[in-house]
Amino acid sequence: MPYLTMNYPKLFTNRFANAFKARYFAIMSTIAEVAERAGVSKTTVSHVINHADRVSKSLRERVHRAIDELGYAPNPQARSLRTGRTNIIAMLIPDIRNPFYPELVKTAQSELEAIGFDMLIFNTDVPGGRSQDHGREYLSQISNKRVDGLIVGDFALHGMHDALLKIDIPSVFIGHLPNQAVDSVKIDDHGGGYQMGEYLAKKGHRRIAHVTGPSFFKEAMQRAEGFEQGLHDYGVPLIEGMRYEGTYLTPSGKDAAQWLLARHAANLPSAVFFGNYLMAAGALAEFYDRGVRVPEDIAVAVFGDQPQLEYIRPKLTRVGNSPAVLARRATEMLIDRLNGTYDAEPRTEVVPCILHPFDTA
Amino acid sequence: MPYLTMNYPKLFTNRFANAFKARYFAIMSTIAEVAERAGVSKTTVSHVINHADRVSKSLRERVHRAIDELGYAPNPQARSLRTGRTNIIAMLIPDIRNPFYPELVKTAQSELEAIGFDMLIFNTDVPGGRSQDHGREYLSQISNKRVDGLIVGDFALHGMHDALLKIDIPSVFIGHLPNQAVDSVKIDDHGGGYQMGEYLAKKGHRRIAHVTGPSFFKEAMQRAEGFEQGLHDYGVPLIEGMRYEGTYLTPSGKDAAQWLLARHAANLPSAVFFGNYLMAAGALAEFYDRGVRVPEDIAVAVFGDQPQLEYIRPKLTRVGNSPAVLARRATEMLIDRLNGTYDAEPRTEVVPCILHPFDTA
DNA sequence: ATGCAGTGATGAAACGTTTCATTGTCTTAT
DNA sequence: ATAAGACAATGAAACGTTTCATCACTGCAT
Repeated sequence: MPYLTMNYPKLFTNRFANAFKARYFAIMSTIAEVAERAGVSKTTVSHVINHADRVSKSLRERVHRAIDELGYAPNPQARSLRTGRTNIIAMLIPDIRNPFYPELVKTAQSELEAIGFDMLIFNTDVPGGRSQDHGREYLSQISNKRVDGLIVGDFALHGMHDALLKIDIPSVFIGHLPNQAVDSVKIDDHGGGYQMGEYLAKKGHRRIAHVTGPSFFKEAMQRAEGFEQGLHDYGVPLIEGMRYEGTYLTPSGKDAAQWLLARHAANLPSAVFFGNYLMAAGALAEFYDRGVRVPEDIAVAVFGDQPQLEYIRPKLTRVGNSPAVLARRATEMLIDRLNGTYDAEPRTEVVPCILHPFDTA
Repeated sequence: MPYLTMNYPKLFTNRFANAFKARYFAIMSTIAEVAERAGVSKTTVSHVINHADRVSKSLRERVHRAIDELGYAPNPQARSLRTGRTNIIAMLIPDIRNPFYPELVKTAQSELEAIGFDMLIFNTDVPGGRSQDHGREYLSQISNKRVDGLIVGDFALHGMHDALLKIDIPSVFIGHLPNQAVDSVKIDDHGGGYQMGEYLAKKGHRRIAHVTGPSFFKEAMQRAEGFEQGLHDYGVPLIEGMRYEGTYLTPSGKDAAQWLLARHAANLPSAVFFGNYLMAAGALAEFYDRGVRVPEDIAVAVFGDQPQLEYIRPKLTRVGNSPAVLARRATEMLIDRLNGTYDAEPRTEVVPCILHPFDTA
């Protein structure tokens, strides 16, 4: 378990306790020095910084001059200790290498940075497979870090949503949150699936395979149900043995393609719908390697939309919405909590999906 | 300039100064409560946590029991205020959405997390184009945030390397750092380019185009020079008008492809080498859209290697090394600085490149 | 003249730690 | 028997802020 100091809650040891402080000491001026230079009290300096209106114009200018001359900047730790606020937001995601997240992170970070928050990012995925427990573990540790707020990216908790019930800081969950423990924004999984079902049906496809996310993710099932509903409503009968449950990760897309080619070798479906991009990518690679042409031999559609798909060829027919949209709304909701603009029951918002027909279906 | 509160160094205003603290107050126990419960002094509790050997076994156990019962965890801000250490490392990168960086970030983060450091990530790229200044700006702000160390990802400073000269905390630069201001790890740009030149020459290519990064990046030029040297050493003459200077970003790869198809419409080069993956991706999309087949019509090779390339088809012939390797070495060097294992002159390390021939060349 | 409200400035306390210097006790060497 | 260490435990100071309560002063209405 190299990814997390598992016994941290008990041990808190400073590994480098005395090693380095002697060497690097940034000489920073304090509020006291500023006060002395400006010939005022520390209180006045503090007021200039935090409540400018409480101090007269002349003193304010003197203080500002002293601040500039000394290159003073407040010590954030001292400030945090006193105020109880850190100006740090934590973000929990499963793995930044999953192409869904960079966009999500970047957007949230830009928004938060603009109003003075820094961002701590935690990747909950660990190689060993004990990721579920890790989500919990992280969450409990995050309280100890005293951040001001928390954004939990989808799947970071690996389905352990109850862990959010114990959270005591403003939090927003991005994704489907069954227990409504905190505010959340989700994409319209059912609606997106439905749109794609309708689209493929109208395109004339009749034998359609379907690679879903893990069945213990409610949203994966909503995508699937929406999709099948869409097919059904537009006259496509459901056929047994056309559904494959994947993991949402790339290798499982490859597996799905192999399954498809083995199971339906004699009579390949005319189209296949993937629950997310990573699985589609894995499958496309496998199709390519096996000489299966897309869309000539099989049409491919995918749930999800990310800017990097713009340069993937053939262009994937897809339904979804940008992670940026989710992130933007999530930070808004978080800010509402932080400044008290909203303080009622946790709310859930749903972002609509947009269907983009491109080359592959 | 929504990405950064430009006047922060002067104003430090707490926007939500009084709004939210009343609402959310995590009730956390303090060291004093633990001390009282265990019937010892605060000092003893502190020693149990930080210098376990200084306290007797019996008391140590009493204290641990009290800690468990109260669910105590030390307040990191108070601790930082006293010790001057924050246990936070900052990482500066241009844009997490560039596929080079997620791997870099994740690796560094895992390594640092294992020894108790959190990570603050800053993206220096801003849409408006004033990114150079932003790199500087960020750097100066980072000192004010009192982090313990800093990892600067390549291009985060957009070439303004002199800004590192003023940094007074342990830092490692990932990439080519001409001024040796701090420790650095770089990839063997010249050697990698050379290998690819040699490879393409041996493959029999004679008319070879070449899309480089911006000429003001020393490393982009090293790749180019290495490449041309490799070609030359293996008997390929340099031809005028075969070199295109790109930006390292995707759209410029597209531009390069258009340039190639226009400039050499009559007689397309048999191969083209791209200075990084993003440009290759842009070009491949353009080739696809224009019906140019790879590698039949033109072979494509690229500098760089990232895990996500594993699932890209056709598989790109490439030379480079994983960002994880760079990140791992960078964190090691940083840790050496932090605990004083190394405290001599800044050192520069070079990571070798590995050439992988795949489908495209 | 007296009281009262408002404005501007300040001293002191508090946030929760770590660490320095001190004290007391127990061993061991003289 | 006593001095000298080693060992355990502690009180108090310090880190750099913000904020509470206080105070002095001015102007205005009584």
